[in-house]
Amino acid sequence: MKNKDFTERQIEIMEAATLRIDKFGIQELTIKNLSADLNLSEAALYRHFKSKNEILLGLLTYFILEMNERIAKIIADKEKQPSELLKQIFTSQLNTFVEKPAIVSVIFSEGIFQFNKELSEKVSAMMALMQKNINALIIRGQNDGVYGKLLGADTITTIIMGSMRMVVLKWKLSGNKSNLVNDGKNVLNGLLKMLEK
Amino acid sequence: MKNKDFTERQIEIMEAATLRIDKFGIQELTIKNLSADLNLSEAALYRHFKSKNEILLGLLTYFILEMNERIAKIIADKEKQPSELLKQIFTSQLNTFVEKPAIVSVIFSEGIFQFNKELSEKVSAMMALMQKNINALIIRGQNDGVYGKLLGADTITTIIMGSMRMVVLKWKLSGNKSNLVNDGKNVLNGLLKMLEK
DNA sequence: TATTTTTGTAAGCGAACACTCACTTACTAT
DNA sequence: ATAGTAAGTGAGTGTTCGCTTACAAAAATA
Repeated sequence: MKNKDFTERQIEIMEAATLRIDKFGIQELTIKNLSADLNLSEAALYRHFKSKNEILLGLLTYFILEMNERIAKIIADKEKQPSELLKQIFTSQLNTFVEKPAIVSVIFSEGIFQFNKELSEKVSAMMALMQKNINALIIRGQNDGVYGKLLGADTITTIIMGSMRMVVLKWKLSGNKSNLVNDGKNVLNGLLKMLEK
Repeated sequence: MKNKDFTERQIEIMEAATLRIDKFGIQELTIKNLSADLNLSEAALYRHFKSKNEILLGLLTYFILEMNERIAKIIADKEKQPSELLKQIFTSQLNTFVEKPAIVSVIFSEGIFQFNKELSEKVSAMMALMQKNINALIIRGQNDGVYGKLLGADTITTIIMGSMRMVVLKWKLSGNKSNLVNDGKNVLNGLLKMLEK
């Protein structure tokens, strides 16, 4: 997967872009700044991406590919209970965030992309995928009688995803000081306890 | 409150800005566009606000003032149960969003203001206030024995705020097509049912 | 009526933006 | 050695941005 879709230089550029967004915000991602970060001329960037938009698009594509693989691997295990799988999915996701905190800034900027069709569609697609996976697990859990049917699966999915996003947001606002993985585990375990009862 | 801090022209300008953000996104809010909307010259705007930033700041200040009053009025009723108050707070909040959808774009884009100290502080302060109010109600409910102590008050607050934010985000991504107030009520009622156990 | 204040405008400023172009260098395959 | 290609650069392009200036009309005040 590593070099199938992107050249080494492209990956270098995307990583520099991610870092810059994380540090200074997305409006500080300009071709001028980015090329300076890489010690390249502005024109050089256009040898590797045909536009600035393509850089952002590549960034998201790259992360989504990796995320897909990671999550697909987890839910492939049909033996495991939904709760166990949910815990694994979010542990995996939060660990990825801790390892690459910059990507969080990009994912959480969907508001900025709202009016850019291509970009907003990427972000939406990623959220939809996550939602689909979680929803399927909740339904499975409800059919198996592990979770109550007091709340609809969609509502439960909204609650879980919203809660986890809020944990990530708080982590970000704390300057990545809080313990993201632990806090996430606590919230998810609490939610599952309530659901399972 | 209405005309204490802003002139009529200033309110006209802020409302035009609100409308524009709602329709085309915050990056389409330029002095050129805004003045065209108002059939004014660009320079004329600077007779009423000293900078574009001041317009956004005014917008937020205006909303926060209104929100403070609205929520203070609700939680002033010490007779009511925490759950009842929470329902009222969020119903009030979501209704305001439906009436003035543009403010959501501003509030939910803390990423955009990351570079601007004044604006990001305004947004953060607003979130902190909301959090404080909800947390206090949860603690009261736990002490009264209405809510279980299985989960800590902070965790519950995170879950509630995260879930409600997710409902708003989904509404935004749906192009304001989904029924925000209903969806919000469903999620909150579900959560409270689980908490009240 | 005379004067001051408020509210407006046309024109344009410097800076920043994404992006292009003509050209050079380094490496590879023939 | 020669030709082709990938990867780089300096010097721009046109456009847009927020904002300022010099001046004028209108409105309020004296």
